[in-house]
Amino acid sequence: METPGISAPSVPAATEQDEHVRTRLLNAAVRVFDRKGYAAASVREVAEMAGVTKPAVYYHFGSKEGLLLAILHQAERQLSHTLEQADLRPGSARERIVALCEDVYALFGQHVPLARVAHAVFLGPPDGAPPFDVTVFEVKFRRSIERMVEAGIASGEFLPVATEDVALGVMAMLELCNERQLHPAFEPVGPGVVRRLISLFFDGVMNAPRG
Amino acid sequence: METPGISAPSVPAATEQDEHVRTRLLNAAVRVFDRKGYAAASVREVAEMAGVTKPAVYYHFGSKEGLLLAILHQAERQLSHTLEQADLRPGSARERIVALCEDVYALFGQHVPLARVAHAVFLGPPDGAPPFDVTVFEVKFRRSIERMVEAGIASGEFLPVATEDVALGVMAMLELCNERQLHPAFEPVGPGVVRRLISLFFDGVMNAPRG
DNA sequence: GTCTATACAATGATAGAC
DNA sequence: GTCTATCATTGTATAGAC
Repeated sequence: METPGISAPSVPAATEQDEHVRTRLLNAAVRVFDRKGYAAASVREVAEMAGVTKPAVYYHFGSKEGLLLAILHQAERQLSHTLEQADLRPGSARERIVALCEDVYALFGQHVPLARVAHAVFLGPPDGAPPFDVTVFEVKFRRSIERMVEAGIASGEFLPVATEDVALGVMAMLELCNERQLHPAFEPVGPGVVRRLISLFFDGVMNAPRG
Repeated sequence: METPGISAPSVPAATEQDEHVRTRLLNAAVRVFDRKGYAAASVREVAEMAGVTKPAVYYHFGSKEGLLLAILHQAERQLSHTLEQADLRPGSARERIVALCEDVYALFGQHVPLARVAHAVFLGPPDGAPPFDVTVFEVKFRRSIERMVEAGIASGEFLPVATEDVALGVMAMLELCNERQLHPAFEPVGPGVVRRLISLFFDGVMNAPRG
């Protein structure tokens, strides 16, 4: 499937087959941690799936923990990026909140194994994973929603309800959708569920007559 | 703290110190699985915390998996019991739904370590735990809510909205509250959150003027 | 029923050659 | 940077005494 261009040996092509070992190890670790869980996964299996041997893992990441931490930092960067983009979006408060949730939902859907690993660390046993502040994204996300809600209240778009409860309700809807998107035992929910559920929730918040 | 009654040696007192080995092992396993995670927990640690030795575990439960399955069946029985009670409760649809969610929330709060272990198995890696149909309770719970919603629609208490979406929204609120009750990184939410959040959600569903 | 002692496999991690 | 070979530890599970 590759276009065999004129050979340029001084510029090694970055094909998927010839990725850097670091990247191959990260991708393999996500797959193995996702299937076996971090504690039950073995460094040997990760190395084999990446096509290298065990010492390569310890050379690049120092330990099994270092491998997981690299994965988590990668996830954190992607989430923070999505969050920062949403803060700059124009539109009504309601539409901005829905759009942010749809963005996060889409991001999770594009990186299901990575999201599952991060989710497992977030909810997993305290002793099972290395210390990693998993609440930083939750706090950032809640603050973003709360700012949007406050703007909506100030503009008269929302009723003067409890800002914190509205943020929790929105997060609840998004988390439910993500859970059902990530967990293999659930039948997949349609693409419009996020918008539908949050709209259902908002129709008790909007300061406007129904219809 | 025990009342030293007249000695009755033929009836051994069921003090907490003198529980049956089976029960002590179950309680210890919940604590260890909760802290370390099922995969990382060792049978030796469970046995030591129960005050017995390793072979006692294999005598009573056959294997480490059998120990976990006994724990999960115990949790399943408690949840099914709460669900069956809620189906018989009288009152309006809205109040019955809120009461059911408060019951489940209280049940989780009374058995936090057990709930965390069950939650971890539910969301954990597919290869990490033995096969156990964790969706059975989720389906039962959703059907209960859906029946209540349909009754509310039929009686005119609710607007003719999508029953499935309402059930999902209610479950989302309950799950968020339970997550924050179970996860040590979250500051505890107050006792009225379940009712408050679900009420906030319902105020967009009720077929009645606001106020 | 519960113990001591042990079999046996697998793990995370390292040393040192190349 | 990546390999081969190896170490010390820990895991589940069992055999057999009592």
